[in-house]
Amino acid sequence: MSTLKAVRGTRDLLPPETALWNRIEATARDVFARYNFGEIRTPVFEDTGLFARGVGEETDIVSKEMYTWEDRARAQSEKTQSLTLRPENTAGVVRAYIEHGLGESGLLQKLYYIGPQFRRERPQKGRYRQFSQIGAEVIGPPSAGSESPLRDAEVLEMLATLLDELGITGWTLELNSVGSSADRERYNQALRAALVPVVSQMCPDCQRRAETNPLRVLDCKVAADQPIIERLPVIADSLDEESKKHFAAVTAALDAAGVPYTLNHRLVRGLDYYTRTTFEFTHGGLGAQNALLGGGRYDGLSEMLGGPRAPGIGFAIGEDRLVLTLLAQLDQKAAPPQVADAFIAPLGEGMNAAALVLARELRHQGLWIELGEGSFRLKKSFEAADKTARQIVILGEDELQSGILTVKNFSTGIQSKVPRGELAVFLAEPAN
RNA sequence: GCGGUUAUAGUUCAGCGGCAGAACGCCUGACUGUGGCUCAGGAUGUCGAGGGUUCGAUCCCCUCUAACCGCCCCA
Repeated sequence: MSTLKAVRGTRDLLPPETALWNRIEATARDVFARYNFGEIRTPVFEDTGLFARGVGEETDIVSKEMYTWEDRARAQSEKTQSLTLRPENTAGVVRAYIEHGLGESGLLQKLYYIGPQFRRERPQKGRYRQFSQIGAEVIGPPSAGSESPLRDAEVLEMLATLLDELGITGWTLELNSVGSSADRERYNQALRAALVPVVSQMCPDCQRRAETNPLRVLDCKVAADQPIIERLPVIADSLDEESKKHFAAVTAALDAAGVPYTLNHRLVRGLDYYTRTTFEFTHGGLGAQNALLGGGRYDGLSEMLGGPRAPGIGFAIGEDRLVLTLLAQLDQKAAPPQVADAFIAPLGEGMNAAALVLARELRHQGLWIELGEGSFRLKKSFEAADKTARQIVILGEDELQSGILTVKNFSTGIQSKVPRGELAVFLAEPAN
C-alpha cells in the first residue's frame, strides 16, 4: 500500500519558505493600505454559473479547467446546484459588489484579496492546480470616476511600487488596449479576413487558432510565422476614438509618473471580460510561465453578471511565481532560519516545571523562547540550542536557588551570570 | 489534454542482471553542567507503485503515479 501524498498539482509550504510568503503578503497589505484599498474575502467556491457568465464559456478556464461538482440536494424535491472551486477571483468580487449593492455608496470600491484559486491544468514549475493569487479591483459607478484612465494608471503605478518594494528586479510591464467589445469584434473580423490568404503557410497551431481564436495567432512563437504576423492588422487601428483617447491618457500618466512599460500590441488576454487596457508584468526567470501577474479593465463585467453598470480594472498576481522569483534572486543565502532569542535548558527532569515558569515569564515579556527538556544531557541541550536560538539559558539547581542564571551567547561565545530580574532585558540585547 | 526527461537513505546524488553505496544531515560516545572544530562508532532504505521476463530484477519490458521541461493556456 502506497502512502498518501499531496494530490497532483498541490503542495505543502513549510518553514522557512512560509516566512517568505508571509513577508510578501505583509508587503502587499502595506502597499494596498497606502493606496486606500480594503480587503475582501469571498468564498472559495461559487455557483458554477458565475464563472460561466463572468469568465466566459469559451475560455479554456471554463471549458476544461474547473473543479465542478453537483452539490447534494437537501430534500428529494430540491434541485442540485452546480458548484465550482473558484478558478480566479474577479468574478467573485464583482458578484459580491452587486450582491451587497456596493455601488450605491456612490464611491469607488477599492478591494484586494489574497487567497487560493483552483484550475485543473497540467502542473509545471510555477503552475499548480491550487495556487495563490494576490489581486485587487477598482470598481464603481461611472459617476465615481471608475472609467477614468487615471484609475488604470494608478493601478499600474501601484503594481510597479509593490514589485519594487518586494525587491523583484528585472520586471517588464507589457501594455496593450483591446478596446471595447465592439472594437474587439471589428478587429476579429479584420484579422480573420487578413488570415485567409496566408494561413496555409503558417504552422499547424496557427491554422487551428485561425479558426478557433484568431487573436491567439498573435501569440505564436514559431520563427517562420513571424514575418506573416508582422503584416497582420494591429488592434490599435481598430480602436474607436474613445478607446484611443483612453489609452493615450493611461500612457501619458505612466510617462509622467516614470513607470516604464513596453507596448505590446500582441498582448491579448484569455478571459472574455477584458476591455480596453490589458497588461502583464513578466519576468525572465520563470521559464515558460513568465507572467508574474496579469490584469486589465472590465467595463462590462458587472452587467454581464446582471448587475448595474460598474466599470472596473483589476489584476491578479501569481503569488507562487513571486515566491519562485524571489527565491531565485535571494540565491538561498539570504534565507536565515528563524531563531529564537533564547533556548532554556533545564538540568534534570526535576527542573522542567521551573523551566516552563521561566519560559512563561520571558515570553510574556515578548521574547522568542525555545524550551528544552530536562532529561537531555547539557551537551545535547547546547547542540539543540545552537540550531534554534541565539543564546542559551541554563536552569539547574544552583540557578534556581540563587536566582542568578547562566547565559551563553552563541555568536560571541561569552558566558554571563544574570539575575533573574534582569534576564529579559539582557536576553533582548543582541550584542550580549 | 498532447509530447519528452526523470523517480535509489531525511537531503543532494552515484551505482549494478547476483549481499544497497557516498557526501551532508541524524543518533551515541570521547567530554558525568558547555555547542561550533576534531576523533571513534551507529542507524539510515518496501531502490515511486503494481504486474511481467528471468534460477535471480533496484537494473530489462509493460502499466500506473508523481515531479520537471516543452505544447496548449494562464497567475
